[in-house]
Amino acid sequence: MSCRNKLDTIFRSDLRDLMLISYVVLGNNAVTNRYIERTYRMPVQAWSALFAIVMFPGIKAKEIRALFPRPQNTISRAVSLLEARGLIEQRASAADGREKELLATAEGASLLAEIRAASVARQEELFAPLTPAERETFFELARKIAASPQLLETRTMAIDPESGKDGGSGPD
Amino acid sequence: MSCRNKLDTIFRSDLRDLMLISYVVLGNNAVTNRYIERTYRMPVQAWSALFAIVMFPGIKAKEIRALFPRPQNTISRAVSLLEARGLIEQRASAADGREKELLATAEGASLLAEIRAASVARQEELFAPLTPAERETFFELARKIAASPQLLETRTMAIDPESGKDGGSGPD
DNA sequence: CAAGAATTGATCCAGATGGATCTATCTGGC
DNA sequence: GCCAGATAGATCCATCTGGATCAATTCTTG
Repeated sequence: MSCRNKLDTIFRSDLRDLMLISYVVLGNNAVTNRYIERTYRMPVQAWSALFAIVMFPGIKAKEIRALFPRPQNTISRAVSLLEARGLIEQRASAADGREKELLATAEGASLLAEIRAASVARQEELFAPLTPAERETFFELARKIAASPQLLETRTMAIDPESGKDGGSGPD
Repeated sequence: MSCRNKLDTIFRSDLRDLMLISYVVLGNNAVTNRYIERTYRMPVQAWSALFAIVMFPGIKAKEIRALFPRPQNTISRAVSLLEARGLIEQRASAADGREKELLATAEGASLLAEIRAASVARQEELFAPLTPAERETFFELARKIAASPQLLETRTMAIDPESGKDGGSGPD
Protein backbone atom coordinates (compact mmCIF):
# COMPACT_ATOMS: atom_id res chain seq x y z
CA MET A 1 0.00 0.00 0.00
CA SER A 2 1.47 3.30 -1.08
CA CYS A 3 1.70 6.38 1.09
CA ARG A 4 -1.00 7.96 -1.02
CA ASN A 5 -3.32 5.04 -0.34
CA LYS A 6 -2.46 5.10 3.36
CA LEU A 7 -3.44 8.75 3.48
CA ASP A 8 -6.73 7.96 1.76
CA THR A 9 -7.36 5.20 4.29
CA ILE A 10 -6.79 7.58 7.17
CA PHE A 11 -9.20 10.04 5.59
CA ARG A 12 -11.80 7.27 5.56
CA SER A 13 -11.25 6.33 9.23
CA ASP A 14 -13.30 7.29 12.26
CA LEU A 15 -10.93 10.18 12.89
CA ARG A 16 -11.01 11.50 9.35
CA ASP A 17 -12.09 15.04 10.20
CA LEU A 18 -9.43 15.66 12.82
CA MET A 19 -6.78 13.91 10.75
CA LEU A 20 -7.59 15.94 7.67
CA ILE A 21 -7.64 19.32 9.33
CA SER A 22 -4.42 18.49 11.19
CA TYR A 23 -2.82 17.43 7.95
CA VAL A 24 -3.75 20.66 6.23
CA VAL A 25 -2.60 22.89 9.06
CA LEU A 26 0.57 21.00 9.96
CA GLY A 27 1.54 21.02 6.31
CA ASN A 28 0.84 24.70 5.90
CA ASN A 29 2.57 25.58 9.17
CA ALA A 30 5.71 23.75 8.15
CA VAL A 31 5.88 25.89 5.02
CA THR A 32 4.88 29.17 6.63
CA ASN A 33 6.86 28.91 9.85
CA ARG A 34 10.05 27.99 8.08
CA TYR A 35 9.68 30.97 5.77
CA ILE A 36 8.94 33.52 8.46
CA GLU A 37 11.66 32.14 10.68
CA ARG A 38 14.31 32.21 7.99
CA THR A 39 13.34 35.45 6.35
CA TYR A 40 12.55 37.56 9.39
CA ARG A 41 14.27 35.68 12.22
CA MET A 42 11.17 35.66 14.36
CA PRO A 43 8.73 32.99 15.50
CA VAL A 44 5.29 33.02 13.95
CA GLN A 45 3.61 34.27 17.11
CA ALA A 46 5.82 37.38 16.98
CA TRP A 47 4.45 38.42 13.65
CA SER A 48 0.97 37.43 14.75
CA ALA A 49 1.37 39.76 17.71
CA LEU A 50 2.66 42.51 15.42
CA PHE A 51 -0.37 41.97 13.19
CA ALA A 52 -2.66 42.41 16.17
CA ILE A 53 -0.82 45.51 17.35
CA VAL A 54 -1.01 47.18 13.94
CA MET A 55 -4.67 46.26 13.55
CA PHE A 56 -5.57 47.47 17.05
CA PRO A 57 -3.24 50.22 18.28
CA GLY A 58 -3.06 50.26 22.06
CA ILE A 59 -4.05 46.62 22.40
CA LYS A 60 -2.99 44.85 25.62
CA ALA A 61 -0.97 41.62 25.71
CA LYS A 62 -3.90 39.90 27.37
CA GLU A 63 -6.13 40.74 24.42
CA ILE A 64 -3.65 39.35 21.93
CA ARG A 65 -3.97 36.08 23.78
CA ALA A 66 -7.68 35.99 23.00
CA LEU A 67 -6.97 36.52 19.31
CA PHE A 68 -4.25 33.87 19.04
CA PRO A 69 -4.79 31.02 21.45
CA ARG A 70 -1.22 30.69 22.76
CA PRO A 71 0.18 30.45 26.27
CA GLN A 72 0.59 33.71 28.12
CA ASN A 73 4.39 33.62 28.27
CA THR A 74 4.56 33.04 24.53
CA ILE A 75 2.85 36.37 23.93
CA SER A 76 5.01 38.01 26.57
CA ARG A 77 8.18 36.86 24.84
CA ALA A 78 6.89 37.83 21.41
CA VAL A 79 6.17 41.34 22.68
CA SER A 80 9.65 41.56 24.21
CA LEU A 81 11.20 40.54 20.91
CA LEU A 82 9.18 43.06 18.95
CA GLU A 83 10.13 45.81 21.36
CA ALA A 84 13.82 44.83 21.35
CA ARG A 85 13.80 45.18 17.58
CA GLY A 86 12.16 48.58 17.69
CA LEU A 87 9.04 47.34 15.94
CA ILE A 88 6.67 48.30 18.74
CA GLU A 89 6.57 50.49 21.83
CA GLN A 90 5.00 49.81 25.19
CA ARG A 91 3.13 52.52 27.04
CA ALA A 92 1.90 52.13 30.58
CA SER A 93 -1.87 52.19 30.73
CA ALA A 94 -3.33 55.22 32.46
CA ALA A 95 -6.27 53.23 33.76
CA ASP A 96 -4.37 50.22 35.10
CA GLY A 97 -0.70 50.25 36.00
CA ARG A 98 -0.39 46.54 35.34
CA GLU A 99 -1.43 46.83 31.74
CA LYS A 100 0.74 48.06 28.91
CA GLU A 101 -0.65 49.49 25.71
CA LEU A 102 1.19 48.29 22.66
CA LEU A 103 1.80 50.47 19.64
CA ALA A 104 3.63 49.73 16.41
CA THR A 105 6.49 51.98 15.30
CA ALA A 106 6.86 53.06 11.70
CA GLU A 107 9.40 50.25 11.20
CA GLY A 108 6.95 47.80 12.71
CA ALA A 109 4.14 48.88 10.44
CA SER A 110 6.43 48.71 7.45
CA LEU A 111 7.70 45.24 8.31
CA LEU A 112 4.20 44.01 8.95
CA ALA A 113 3.07 45.22 5.53
CA GLU A 114 5.81 43.17 3.98
CA ILE A 115 5.04 39.95 5.89
CA ARG A 116 1.36 40.53 5.36
CA ALA A 117 1.76 40.71 1.59
CA ALA A 118 3.66 37.42 1.63
CA SER A 119 0.98 35.86 3.83
CA VAL A 120 -1.82 37.00 1.56
CA ALA A 121 0.04 35.48 -1.38
CA ARG A 122 0.42 32.24 0.54
CA GLN A 123 -3.24 32.32 1.47
CA GLU A 124 -4.24 32.63 -2.17
CA GLU A 125 -1.89 29.81 -3.08
CA LEU A 126 -3.29 27.55 -0.37
CA PHE A 127 -6.92 28.20 -1.22
CA ALA A 128 -6.42 28.18 -4.98
CA PRO A 129 -7.97 24.68 -5.32
CA LEU A 130 -11.32 26.10 -4.18
CA THR A 131 -13.64 28.22 -6.29
CA PRO A 132 -14.62 31.56 -4.75
CA ALA A 133 -17.99 30.11 -3.77
CA GLU A 134 -16.40 27.03 -2.20
CA ARG A 135 -13.93 29.19 -0.36
CA GLU A 136 -16.76 31.27 1.05
CA THR A 137 -18.57 28.13 2.13
CA PHE A 138 -15.43 26.77 3.76
CA PHE A 139 -14.94 30.03 5.59
CA GLU A 140 -18.50 30.12 6.88
CA LEU A 141 -18.33 26.56 8.14
CA ALA A 142 -14.98 27.10 9.86
CA ARG A 143 -16.47 30.25 11.33
CA LYS A 144 -19.21 28.24 12.94
CA ILE A 145 -16.65 25.99 14.58
CA ALA A 146 -14.60 28.95 15.75
CA ALA A 147 -17.66 30.63 17.22
CA SER A 148 -18.68 27.68 19.36
CA PRO A 149 -17.41 27.60 22.94
CA GLN A 150 -16.34 23.96 22.84
CA LEU A 151 -13.44 24.87 20.60
CA LEU A 152 -11.59 26.19 23.65
CA GLU A 153 -13.62 24.74 26.50
CA THR A 154 -13.78 21.01 26.10
CA ARG A 155 -15.88 18.63 28.11
CA THR A 156 -14.64 15.44 26.49
CA MET A 157 -10.97 16.24 27.08
CA ALA A 158 -11.29 18.10 30.33
CA ILE A 159 -8.19 17.85 32.46
CA ASP A 160 -8.14 17.42 36.23
CA PRO A 161 -10.50 14.41 36.26
CA GLU A 162 -9.94 13.68 39.96
CA SER A 163 -11.63 16.88 41.10
CA GLY A 164 -14.29 16.44 38.49
CA LYS A 165 -14.91 20.15 38.34
CA ASP A 166 -14.55 20.21 34.58
CA GLY A 167 -15.48 16.63 33.96
CA GLY A 168 -18.60 15.30 32.34
CA SER A 169 -20.05 14.04 35.60
CA GLY A 170 -21.00 17.40 37.01
CA PRO A 171 -24.25 19.29 36.52
CA ASP A 172 -24.74 20.87 33.16
CA MET B 1 -13.48 47.45 21.18
CA SER B 2 -13.98 44.13 22.90
CA CYS B 3 -11.95 41.01 22.23
CA ARG B 4 -14.96 39.53 20.51
CA ASN B 5 -15.15 42.51 18.16
CA LYS B 6 -11.42 42.38 17.54
CA LEU B 7 -11.74 38.76 16.53
CA ASP B 8 -14.56 39.64 14.17
CA THR B 9 -12.43 42.37 12.64
CA ILE B 10 -9.58 39.94 12.03
CA PHE B 11 -12.00 37.57 10.37
CA ARG B 12 -12.97 40.38 8.03
CA SER B 13 -9.38 41.28 7.13
CA ASP B 14 -7.39 40.32 4.07
CA LEU B 15 -5.94 37.37 5.97
CA ARG B 16 -9.26 36.10 7.24
CA ASP B 17 -8.95 32.58 5.85
CA LEU B 18 -5.53 31.88 7.30
CA MET B 19 -6.40 33.59 10.56
CA LEU B 20 -9.58 31.61 10.96
CA ILE B 21 -8.12 28.22 10.25
CA SER B 22 -5.16 28.97 12.51
CA TYR B 23 -7.51 30.03 15.26
CA VAL B 24 -9.51 26.83 15.02
CA VAL B 25 -6.51 24.55 14.94
CA LEU B 26 -4.43 26.37 17.56
CA GLY B 27 -7.43 26.37 19.86
CA ASN B 28 -8.13 22.71 19.32
CA ASN B 29 -4.49 21.76 19.67
CA ALA B 30 -4.18 23.54 22.97
CA VAL B 31 -7.05 21.45 24.29
CA THR B 32 -6.01 18.15 22.74
CA ASN B 33 -2.27 18.35 23.32
CA ARG B 34 -2.67 19.24 26.96
CA TYR B 35 -5.01 16.31 27.49
CA ILE B 36 -2.85 13.72 25.72
CA GLU B 37 0.27 15.05 27.39
CA ARG B 38 -1.19 14.97 30.88
CA THR B 39 -3.15 11.77 30.59
CA TYR B 40 -0.68 9.63 28.67
CA ARG B 41 2.62 11.45 29.20
CA MET B 42 3.43 11.51 25.52
CA PRO B 43 3.60 14.18 22.84
CA VAL B 44 0.84 14.23 20.25
CA GLN B 45 3.07 12.95 17.51
CA ALA B 46 3.74 9.81 19.55
CA TRP B 47 0.11 8.85 19.54
CA SER B 48 -0.18 9.88 15.92
CA ALA B 49 2.64 7.49 15.13
CA LEU B 50 0.96 4.77 17.19
CA PHE B 51 -2.24 5.39 15.25
CA ALA B 52 -0.38 4.93 11.98
CA ILE B 53 1.35 1.77 13.20
CA VAL B 54 -1.91 0.18 14.33
CA MET B 55 -3.65 1.17 11.11
CA PHE B 56 -0.80 -0.08 8.92
CA PRO B 57 1.18 -2.89 10.59
CA GLY B 58 4.73 -3.01 9.29
CA ILE B 59 4.74 0.66 8.28
CA LYS B 60 8.16 2.33 8.04
CA ALA B 61 9.10 5.52 9.89
CA LYS B 62 9.54 7.27 6.57
CA GLU B 63 5.95 6.52 5.62
CA ILE B 64 4.62 7.92 8.89
CA ARG B 65 6.28 11.16 7.89
CA ALA B 66 4.14 11.32 4.78
CA LEU B 67 0.99 10.85 6.85
CA PHE B 68 1.84 13.45 9.47
CA PRO B 69 3.91 16.30 8.08
CA ARG B 70 6.49 16.52 10.87
CA PRO B 71 10.28 16.69 10.81
CA GLN B 72 12.05 13.38 10.46
CA ASN B 73 13.68 13.40 13.89
CA THR B 74 10.32 14.05 15.52
CA ILE B 75 9.02 10.76 14.14
CA SER B 76 12.25 9.03 15.09
CA ARG B 77 11.90 10.14 18.70
CA ALA B 78 8.23 9.28 18.83
CA VAL B 79 9.03 5.76 17.64
CA SER B 80 11.79 5.44 20.26
CA LEU B 81 9.37 6.50 22.98
CA LEU B 82 6.72 4.05 21.86
CA GLU B 83 9.25 1.24 21.78
CA ALA B 84 10.69 2.15 25.19
CA ARG B 85 7.18 1.87 26.64
CA GLY B 86 6.60 -1.50 25.03
CA LEU B 87 3.80 -0.17 22.85
CA ILE B 88 5.44 -1.14 19.56
CA GLU B 89 8.20 -3.38 18.27
CA GLN B 90 10.71 -2.73 15.54
CA ARG B 91 11.65 -5.46 13.10
CA ALA B 92 14.45 -5.10 10.59
CA SER B 93 13.11 -5.10 7.07
CA ALA B 94 14.05 -8.14 5.03
CA ALA B 95 14.13 -6.13 1.83
CA ASP B 96 16.16 -3.16 3.07
CA GLY B 97 18.46 -3.26 6.08
CA ARG B 98 18.04 0.46 6.69
CA GLU B 99 14.32 0.26 7.12
CA LYS B 100 12.55 -1.00 10.20
CA GLU B 101 9.04 -2.35 10.12
CA LEU B 102 6.95 -1.11 13.01
CA LEU B 103 4.34 -3.26 14.72
CA ALA B 104 2.09 -2.49 17.66
CA THR B 105 2.14 -4.77 20.70
CA ALA B 106 -1.08 -5.80 22.43
CA GLU B 107 -0.52 -3.02 24.97
CA GLY B 108 0.01 -0.56 22.16
CA ALA B 109 -3.18 -1.56 20.41
CA SER B 110 -5.07 -1.37 23.67
CA LEU B 111 -3.71 2.07 24.56
CA LEU B 112 -4.44 3.35 21.08
CA ALA B 113 -8.05 2.18 21.32
CA GLU B 114 -8.39 4.25 24.47
CA ILE B 115 -6.86 7.41 23.05
CA ARG B 116 -8.76 6.91 19.85
CA ALA B 117 -12.09 6.79 21.66
CA ALA B 118 -11.25 10.03 23.43
CA SER B 119 -10.22 11.60 20.12
CA VAL B 120 -13.42 10.54 18.39
CA ALA B 121 -15.39 12.07 21.26
CA ARG B 122 -13.40 15.27 20.90
CA GLN B 123 -13.95 15.25 17.15
CA GLU B 124 -17.70 14.99 17.62
CA GLU B 125 -17.58 17.79 20.18
CA LEU B 126 -15.56 20.04 17.87
CA PHE B 127 -17.76 19.46 14.83
CA ALA B 128 -21.04 19.53 16.73
CA PRO B 129 -21.87 23.04 15.46
CA LEU B 130 -22.13 21.68 11.92
CA THR B 131 -25.00 19.65 10.55
CA PRO B 132 -24.01 16.29 9.02
CA ALA B 133 -24.38 17.79 5.55
CA GLU B 134 -22.27 20.82 6.46
CA ARG B 135 -19.68 18.59 8.00
CA GLU B 136 -19.48 16.55 4.84
CA THR B 137 -19.10 19.71 2.78
CA PHE B 138 -16.38 20.98 5.08
CA PHE B 139 -14.57 17.68 4.79
CA GLU B 140 -14.74 17.65 1.00
CA LEU B 141 -13.44 21.19 0.72
CA ALA B 142 -10.58 20.56 3.15
CA ARG B 143 -9.87 17.42 1.17
CA LYS B 144 -9.38 19.47 -1.95
CA ILE B 145 -6.85 21.65 -0.18
CA ALA B 146 -5.03 18.64 1.22
CA ALA B 147 -4.87 17.00 -2.19
CA SER B 148 -3.25 19.93 -3.92
CA PRO B 149 0.56 19.95 -4.10
CA GLN B 150 0.93 23.56 -3.04
CA LEU B 151 -0.05 22.62 0.50
CA LEU B 152 3.46 21.25 1.03
CA GLU B 153 5.34 22.70 -1.92
CA THR B 154 4.98 26.45 -1.88
CA ARG B 155 6.06 28.84 -4.55
CA THR B 156 5.09 32.03 -2.74
CA MET B 157 7.04 31.16 0.41
CA ALA B 158 9.89 29.27 -1.15
CA ILE B 159 13.02 29.44 0.94
CA ASP B 160 16.55 29.82 -0.43
CA PRO B 161 15.85 32.97 -2.45
CA GLU B 162 19.54 33.62 -3.23
CA SER B 163 19.88 30.51 -5.37
CA GLY B 164 16.50 31.17 -6.90
CA LYS B 165 15.95 27.51 -7.63
CA ASP B 166 12.60 27.50 -5.84
CA GLY B 167 11.91 31.19 -6.08
CA GLY B 168 9.30 32.95 -8.13
CA SER B 169 11.84 34.35 -10.60
CA GLY B 170 12.49 31.11 -12.42
CA PRO B 171 10.59 29.74 -15.39
CA ASP B 172 7.12 28.48 -14.71
C1' DC C 1 32.91 -5.64 -7.57
C1' DA C 2 34.76 -1.06 -6.04
C1' DA C 3 33.68 4.01 -5.38
C1' DG C 4 30.62 7.53 -5.07
C1' DA C 5 25.89 9.07 -4.51
C1' DA C 6 21.58 8.42 -2.27
C1' DT C 7 18.61 7.11 1.39
C1' DT C 8 16.97 5.50 6.14
C1' DG C 9 16.88 6.51 10.67
C1' DA C 10 19.61 8.13 15.06
C1' DT C 11 21.85 11.74 17.41
C1' DC C 12 23.56 16.53 18.53
C1' DC C 13 22.71 21.02 20.07
C1' DA C 14 21.21 25.82 20.12
C1' DG C 15 17.10 27.80 20.80
C1' DA C 16 11.97 27.52 21.65
C1' DT C 17 8.05 25.92 24.54
C1' DG C 18 4.76 26.09 28.19
C1' DG C 19 3.46 25.07 33.05
C1' DA C 20 4.61 26.98 37.32
C1' DT C 21 6.02 30.69 39.87
C1' DC C 22 7.11 35.44 40.93
C1' DT C 23 6.39 40.55 41.11
C1' DA C 24 3.55 44.49 40.75
C1' DT C 25 -0.84 46.40 40.73
C1' DC C 26 -5.73 46.57 41.50
C1' DT C 27 -10.17 45.44 44.00
C1' DG C 28 -13.21 44.37 47.76
C1' DG C 29 -14.30 43.66 52.72
C1' DC C 30 -13.75 45.38 57.14
C1' DG D 1 -6.13 52.44 55.52
C1' DC D 2 -5.03 47.53 55.64
C1' DC D 3 -4.97 42.86 54.34
C1' DA D 4 -6.57 38.93 51.36
C1' DG D 5 -7.55 37.63 46.94
C1' DA D 6 -7.53 38.54 41.94
C1' DT D 7 -5.22 39.90 37.77
C1' DA D 8 -1.39 41.56 34.17
C1' DG D 9 2.69 40.44 32.72
C1' DA D 10 7.80 38.69 33.44
C1' DT D 11 10.75 35.04 34.49
C1' DC D 12 12.39 30.15 35.72
C1' DC D 13 13.37 25.76 34.29
C1' DA D 14 12.70 21.12 32.66
C1' DT D 15 11.49 19.51 28.46
C1' DC D 16 10.70 19.71 23.54
C1' DT D 17 11.84 21.22 18.76
C1' DG D 18 13.83 20.93 14.33
C1' DG D 19 17.86 21.87 11.35
C1' DA D 20 22.19 19.84 10.81
C1' DT D 21 25.02 16.07 11.04
C1' DC D 22 26.29 11.21 11.45
C1' DA D 23 26.34 6.10 10.74
C1' DA D 24 24.65 2.24 8.33
C1' DT D 25 22.85 0.39 4.27
C1' DT D 26 21.52 0.35 -0.58
C1' DC D 27 21.75 1.90 -5.34
C1' DT D 28 24.35 3.33 -9.52
C1' DT D 29 27.83 3.20 -12.83
C1' DG D 30 31.46 1.55 -14.98
